[in-house]
Amino acid sequence: MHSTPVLRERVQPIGRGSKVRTAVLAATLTELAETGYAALSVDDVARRAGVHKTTIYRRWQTRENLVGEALAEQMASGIAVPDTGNVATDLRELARAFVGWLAGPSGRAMLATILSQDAARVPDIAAIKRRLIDERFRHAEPVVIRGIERGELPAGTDPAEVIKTLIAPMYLRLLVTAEPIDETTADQAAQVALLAARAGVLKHSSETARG
Amino acid sequence: MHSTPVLRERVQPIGRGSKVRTAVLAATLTELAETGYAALSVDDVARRAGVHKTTIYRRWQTRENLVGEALAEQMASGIAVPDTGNVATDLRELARAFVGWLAGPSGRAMLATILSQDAARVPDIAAIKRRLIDERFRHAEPVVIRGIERGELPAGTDPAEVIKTLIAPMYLRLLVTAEPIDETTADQAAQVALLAARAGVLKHSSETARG
Amino acid sequence: MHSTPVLRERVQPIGRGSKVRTAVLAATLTELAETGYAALSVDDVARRAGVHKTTIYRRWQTRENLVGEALAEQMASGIAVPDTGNVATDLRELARAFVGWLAGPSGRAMLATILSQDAARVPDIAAIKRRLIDERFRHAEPVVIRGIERGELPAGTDPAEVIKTLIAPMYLRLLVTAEPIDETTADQAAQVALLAARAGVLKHSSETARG
Amino acid sequence: MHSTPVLRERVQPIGRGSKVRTAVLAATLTELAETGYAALSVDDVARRAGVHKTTIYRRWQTRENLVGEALAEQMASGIAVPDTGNVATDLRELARAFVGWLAGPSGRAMLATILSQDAARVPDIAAIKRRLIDERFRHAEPVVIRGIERGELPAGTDPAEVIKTLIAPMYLRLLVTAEPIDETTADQAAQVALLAARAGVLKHSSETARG
DNA sequence: GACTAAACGAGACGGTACGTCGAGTCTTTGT
DNA sequence: ACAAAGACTCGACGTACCGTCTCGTTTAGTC
Repeated sequence: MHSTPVLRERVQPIGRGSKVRTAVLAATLTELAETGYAALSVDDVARRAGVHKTTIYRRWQTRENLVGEALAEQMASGIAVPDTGNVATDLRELARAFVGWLAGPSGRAMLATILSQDAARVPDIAAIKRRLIDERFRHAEPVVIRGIERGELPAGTDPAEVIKTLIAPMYLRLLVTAEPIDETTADQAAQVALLAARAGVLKHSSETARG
Repeated sequence: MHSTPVLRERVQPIGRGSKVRTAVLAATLTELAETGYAALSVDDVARRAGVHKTTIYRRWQTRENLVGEALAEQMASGIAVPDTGNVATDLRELARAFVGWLAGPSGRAMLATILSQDAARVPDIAAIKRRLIDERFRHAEPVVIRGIERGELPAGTDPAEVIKTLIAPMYLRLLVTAEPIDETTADQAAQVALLAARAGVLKHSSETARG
Repeated sequence: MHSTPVLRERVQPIGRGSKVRTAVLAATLTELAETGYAALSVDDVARRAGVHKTTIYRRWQTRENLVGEALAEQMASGIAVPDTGNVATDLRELARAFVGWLAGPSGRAMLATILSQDAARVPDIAAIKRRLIDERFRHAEPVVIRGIERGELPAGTDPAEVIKTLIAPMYLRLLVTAEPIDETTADQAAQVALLAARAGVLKHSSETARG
Repeated sequence: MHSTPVLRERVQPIGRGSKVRTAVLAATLTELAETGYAALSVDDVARRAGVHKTTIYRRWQTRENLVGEALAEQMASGIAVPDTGNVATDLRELARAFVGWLAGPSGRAMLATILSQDAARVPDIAAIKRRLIDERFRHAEPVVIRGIERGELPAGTDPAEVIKTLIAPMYLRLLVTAEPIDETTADQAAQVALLAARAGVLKHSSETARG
């Protein structure tokens, strides 16, 4: 064939391209975990990433975009849904996995951002927050459904309520009482959630009324 | 001797004194509730209080002092400890009172401050946060003790754990899922806490091990 | 009379007020003379004046305003109109005074600004330039008029043309050939202008046509 | 052995070579005439020349080099030396030719550069300025010499002084008063220069002392 | 007519300076 | 003595422009 001198799409952006992107996003997450969202400065991120701040402004325009993209990147690392054949242990696994995530870099960065009042007003970040929560709900769903099928939980149990009961104590300790969180905390939370679910307190709101 | 003007402790500050103080502290709380701690500006507080910002800097020096004093002032308004003769209703009353406090101006200002990461680093504010939490614990104590005495709860039940289980879902909804909080939420939380306590999951940690 | 609690115009602006103004305008002139208009930086002016750049931006908003006001301030220092009873010596005095002004700080700053292309596009500065030139013309007027009355110059001689012929060589040396300018230059220019005026070459344009 | 391609000097540079050079230098002159030296941006020149800025930086390294070469290229277009057999008309021709040059593209670009303070500090550009002025002097020389030989001008008349007196009014109008320049201006300047020369005011400085 | 070296196009990047903004300090004036 | 009013200092922010760098592409002489 004769040449076809097409301006074929640049597969990789010109210049140092992706290395910069990676470095900057990583630096953003670290800064988020360390100093939080409100105090996050583009200049500091740049310094940590070994990059000049104008580069960041060029590619992400605003701090919000930068944080949004950094968090979105991080979302992938999902928590596996446990399936031990038993609701009690399934819930315990979920709780422990959650505790592990909270302690890790991903969780720390995520939380530091998501709990900031001003971050919550940024649509992109609010969306990520929403997605994160929804993901947690989806984790609980199969566990709860299987529990109902096995007769371990009453019909009508709401997976969302279960997961909320499960993680609420962890958030409380993290944000309010500032107590350390370990496996004991996770296990206790799992027990509480299980008890409540079994007792039918965590049914869908329409059913709870008469429950 | 020539005069030695007796610097006797001024019982009440000279001039417009206390009026200014009251107005400024009130304005501070309102600003906290509206814009949060991170975004709180002394200048805005001054404007709202109808006072010049130099006046505020003169009396409180720093933003931290100002916020600290404003919050300390607010602490008085305690929640009464219910005593209905029944743990179940006592806990429900506690939960409902808590929900009411959260929604009120006092709660809003308190939370906006206490949940800010940078506020948490200010010793004075951290202390107030601690006092606030301790106060909640003290509320639960008589309720739980009476419950144990009446045989409604197992011996060794930890009041702190009970109150934490009680309020955790409210904080979760407030901070994480951003769902509305109403009496239904409170009642459900009370049920869950009661179930867990009855089942012996909320005993003092030394006992929970074998529980 | 008692009270008159009028909000009488503040004679002097609050704060460090006029000292800053004076220092900044002086620094502006020095910077202009040294580095020219194009390279003049507000920050440098601030540094030289021992003042922060925001102070300058607050009071003058733009670099143009600043330069405009600095130059306007300088305009006062007028050159006296000579009256020696003789056109030849009058013109020589004018030329020498002009040379002296050029060498002085006022002249240097003025020129550095006025000759910049981009400064010429700023209305305020263009106006000052115009005023400066007009002032020169007014200097020549009485000299020329008296010369005509004494019969030393032909009727219809245009003062503006005379002053232009007088100062043109100085500007040429200053801007184009970069030669040093001294009294010899001034005296030669005065002689040339006198010759030309006497010969009737510098009449008003309507008359020159038939001259 | 196979080949070892002899790196003999390429007679003509590879690539699009000279077309680019021409286009860039022309664009530089136009930009100079339009926006002046201080505001001249390599990027703008590149855009106008239909070339990328890196190309310019590659070949000229600095803005100064670029301008220097562009001006040097332009220098060739000399003004012819008039020889009408009469000093008066010769000078008039010189003045008119100068006016014409000033108005033309060459003159405009040259002036915009040469009169900039910062351009004057660049050695290469200063040298070109010097050459330009010298060239003017050489134009006057034969005219003045022939005038002296014909007895129209006094011996010792300095050609440089004559040409300076001739062109000074034009520069004044161009740079200071911003008046339009036409043939009337040229003719008047010629008359003034002639008068001054005839009167012996424009002799070499050593002789003027006693003149 | 294929090969290759140099020049060119494209744009990301580092860097400097700019003008703006909010916070806290200082001085002057008024009560 | 204390409050009001602002001017001032300070530092950080986001922007604009400049000159450099590193790719991929085109062009023009050479084998």
